Amino acid sequence: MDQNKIPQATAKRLPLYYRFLNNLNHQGKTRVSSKELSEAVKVDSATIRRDFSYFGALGKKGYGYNVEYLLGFFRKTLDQDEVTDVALIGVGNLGTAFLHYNFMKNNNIKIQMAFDADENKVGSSIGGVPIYHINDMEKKLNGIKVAILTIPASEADGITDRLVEHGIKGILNFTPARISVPEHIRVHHIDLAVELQALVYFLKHYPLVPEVIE
Amino acid sequence: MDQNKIPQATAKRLPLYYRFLNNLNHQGKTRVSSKELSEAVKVDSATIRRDFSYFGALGKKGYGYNVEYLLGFFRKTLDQDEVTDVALIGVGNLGTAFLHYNFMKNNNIKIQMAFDADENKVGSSIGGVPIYHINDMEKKLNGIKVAILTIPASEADGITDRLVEHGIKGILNFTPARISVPEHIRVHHIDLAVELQALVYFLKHYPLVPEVIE
DNA sequence: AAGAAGTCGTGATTTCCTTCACAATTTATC
DNA sequence: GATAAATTGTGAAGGAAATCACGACTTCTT
Ligand SMILES: NC(=O)c1ccc[n+]([C@@H]2O[C@H](COP(=O)([O-])OP(=O)(O)OC[C@H]3O[C@@H](n4cnc5c(N)ncnc54)[C@H](O)[C@@H]3O)[C@@H](O)[C@H]2O)c1
Ligand SMILES: NC(=O)c1ccc[n+]([C@@H]2O[C@H](COP(=O)([O-])OP(=O)(O)OC[C@H]3O[C@@H](n4cnc5c(N)ncnc54)[C@H](O)[C@@H]3O)[C@@H](O)[C@H]2O)c1
Repeated sequence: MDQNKIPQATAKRLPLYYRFLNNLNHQGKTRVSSKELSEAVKVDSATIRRDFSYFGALGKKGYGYNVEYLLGFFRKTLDQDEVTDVALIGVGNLGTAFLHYNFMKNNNIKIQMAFDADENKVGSSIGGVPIYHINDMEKKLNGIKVAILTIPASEADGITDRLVEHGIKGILNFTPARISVPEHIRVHHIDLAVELQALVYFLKHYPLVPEVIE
Repeated sequence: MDQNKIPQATAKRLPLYYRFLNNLNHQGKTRVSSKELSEAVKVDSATIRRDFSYFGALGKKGYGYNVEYLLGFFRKTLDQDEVTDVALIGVGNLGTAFLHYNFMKNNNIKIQMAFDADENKVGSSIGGVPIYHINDMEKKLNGIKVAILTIPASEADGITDRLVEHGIKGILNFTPARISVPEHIRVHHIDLAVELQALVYFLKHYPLVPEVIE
């Protein structure tokens, strides 16, 4: 597969398409056009067709796309056939919320274990996920390649180094710290305070016209 | 102010710069170069200089930027001088986590009230934020222009319509639903499951070389 | 005071992504 | 079975953002 050429922007939209196709399938719909899809996921229909085209000709002219076929295709492409195991570090406010959430429902992802420094939390479990002591992280992690970071920013660098040392491949970082990792490790930042402030900034500086007369 | 020309990508980085400058200031640093900044926030130094240049010549050649001056400038630009009030809808796992977080620390943003449909939650308060019944939303909202949505996806459309009707300007949407709003309202989506799955996809399909020999 | 080193601001270039627009093809209709 | 309608896949154009690269200026060193 030469999927190396798929634009990053496209790759980020795939899970969205997948989830919506899943919904359609459950509703019993068998075909869908890029136009319908566009209205549902709020992505331009040309962009959707372009995105799909990177994977070959998945549709039929004059017809659209077969839901079941497309779904099957994306399931393979997104590796939805095998479960991806994830570890969560830091069982605080955010971490606890994630542990209660079932990522298996739409995505084939499972938080298998969590770690914390707080002795009161260690030994218990939340949402069926066992919580271990952070000192035992290396012992427990085993083959897990993806970690979610929900610890205080001050702890981010230290824990990141340990994760890297242990051979982690990807980190979803919710701390405000911009962590440093070797080039072969992928970090996605989700900075909630920044997102909120950026929204506020846009509202104040990019006033949108209330009525668009065409 | 002709800040309408500031690229969106730049606008999204401003809160990040702001936070880091704040840190520097607390550390007592008085000057900083785009190179130093670059290493800290992991943004190319040319990009940083370009970003700053949209606001005029804020630095000095051969010297760098004066931390205090830059900080003051951004504080004004980001409207950090006045508090932005926000409402949170849906006091579940995620919503509760946000209520415990203090957005006043780095950002001048305050969740002033929360709404839920669950009678058991209504009347209490979390992190000092009062929780009202969703039926009373319009009565309580008053002048609030920004809402955080942390309700089940199935409720998203209905609540969004009510928010729009009431005159909301911006929504930070954590539900997987792609909500529809009139053009003059700004919606930012944060889709945690999609983020996680996109990370997994990148790991499998964009293998990065473990060692870069130069 | 002169030369070296550091750093900004920005024109030019490159990269990446989105959107337009239409030929090709299929499906639907009469 | 012919005509109309729908819809894809994609070349080409357009746009936004990142990066290069360097002249101009400041500060540091001796
Ligand atoms: N909660 C929010 O709404 C929110 C918003 C924006 C950013 N954040 C960021 O997300 C991160 C987590 O936020 P939170 O509100 O869940 O914080 P929290 O303080 O509630 O949770 C942090 C958890 O990490 C644990 N911990 C501390 N040091 C540790 C270590 N060395 N190893 C393992 N565990 C350790 C603590 O025991 C605690 O359970 C923070 O960096 C915060 O800045 C949170
Ligand atoms: N928790 C996570 O980690 C996570 C991950 C990915 C996506 N999400 C999404 O975020 C959203 C919230 O997730 P959660 O885990 O906090 O859910 P949750 O079920 O814990 O919380 C939802 C809250 O909304 C309230 N609610 C229900 N209907 C309402 C209405 N009409 N008006 C006001 N309040 C109402 C409920 O009483 C509940 O308190 C969901 O859409 C979920 O899909 C959550």
